Amino acid sequence: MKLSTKGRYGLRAVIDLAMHCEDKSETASIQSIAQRQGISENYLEQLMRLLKKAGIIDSVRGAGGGYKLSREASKISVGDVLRALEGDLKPVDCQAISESGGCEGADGCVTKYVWKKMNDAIQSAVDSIMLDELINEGCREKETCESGELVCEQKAGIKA
Amino acid sequence: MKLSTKGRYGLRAVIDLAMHCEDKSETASIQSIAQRQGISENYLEQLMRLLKKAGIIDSVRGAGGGYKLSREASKISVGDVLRALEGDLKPVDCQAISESGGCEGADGCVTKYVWKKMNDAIQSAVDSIMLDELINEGCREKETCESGELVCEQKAGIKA
DNA sequence: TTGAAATCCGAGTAAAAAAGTCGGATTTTA
DNA sequence: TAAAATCCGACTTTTTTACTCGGATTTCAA
Repeated sequence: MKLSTKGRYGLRAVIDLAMHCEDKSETASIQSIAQRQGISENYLEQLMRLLKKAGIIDSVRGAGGGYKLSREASKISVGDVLRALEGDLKPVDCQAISESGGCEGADGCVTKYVWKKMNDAIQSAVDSIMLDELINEGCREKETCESGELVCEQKAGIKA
Repeated sequence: MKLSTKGRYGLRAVIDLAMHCEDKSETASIQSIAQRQGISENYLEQLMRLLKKAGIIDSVRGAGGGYKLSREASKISVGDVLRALEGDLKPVDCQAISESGGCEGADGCVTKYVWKKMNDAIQSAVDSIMLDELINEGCREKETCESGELVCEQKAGIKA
């Protein structure tokens, strides 16, 4: 029941992107994001592919190109990002979670009530957080957290 | 972000146990549980070890022995069982989830708000369900679900 | 007292998934 | 035309999962 590095790295990458491309015409390259976030470029490229396929980011090819969010940070939820990277965030593969009728095997029946409740809790948690909230949250913690500070300075640098 | 078979099989095993040892002096053997639930005996034994170590079940050694719940089904939460089998159910290993101070690395800071919210949602979901609720829930679904029916017949058989 | 039925225990193994790598094709700018 | 970037599929390594196994110990019952 752990998120993989796809979800963790990918979410950071998207937030990084949001912070560095606020004016919408700018893009950020894989290289720059990977450097700032300390992630392998080759691996990050895979993640960006997934995010693009899911319609969360857009790309600009060629020299000087890169990526940017496909829409405003306030319109992208953490759930959108994590599901693009991790697949559905369901704790078990169980039809009963989504459908109401389908039930097969001993597993589905006695325990499906659990899986459904867990799933609902997870989905509503991640869907309730928008990227812009995270960015603001990060900045409010400046004084207690060095790396938060770092991120905020970066953001301020772009904004100024 | 999927539960492993440990959590899935183990929860079923515990529910099975609850249904077959209602009078508290009875025990159920690994063999019988494994057969009813369609799980490998050898593997189930591993899971029972974990559940015992966590104080959820008690064992009686020797011929005629087996396992039983260490306390009433209404006093054991799904969270107790799943954590015994899967480890903490935290979506990421992040100190910020439990502690308030500790923060290191870029990951913890911007995204810890997400991990904390996810974690809280998961824990409260699994901690809010007690085993006896599941058993009752399973029985109420008799008409729509064959395997639910099976379970309930088994339970009725023991009770009668 | 002996044998069968059960839990206990540590170690080993095979398969699957995660994490990361690589080589090269294509596109675009300068 | 060279450099900088995305794009793409396939490959490899590492880690985790999902078992399996052999034997030790305990207990009951014949």
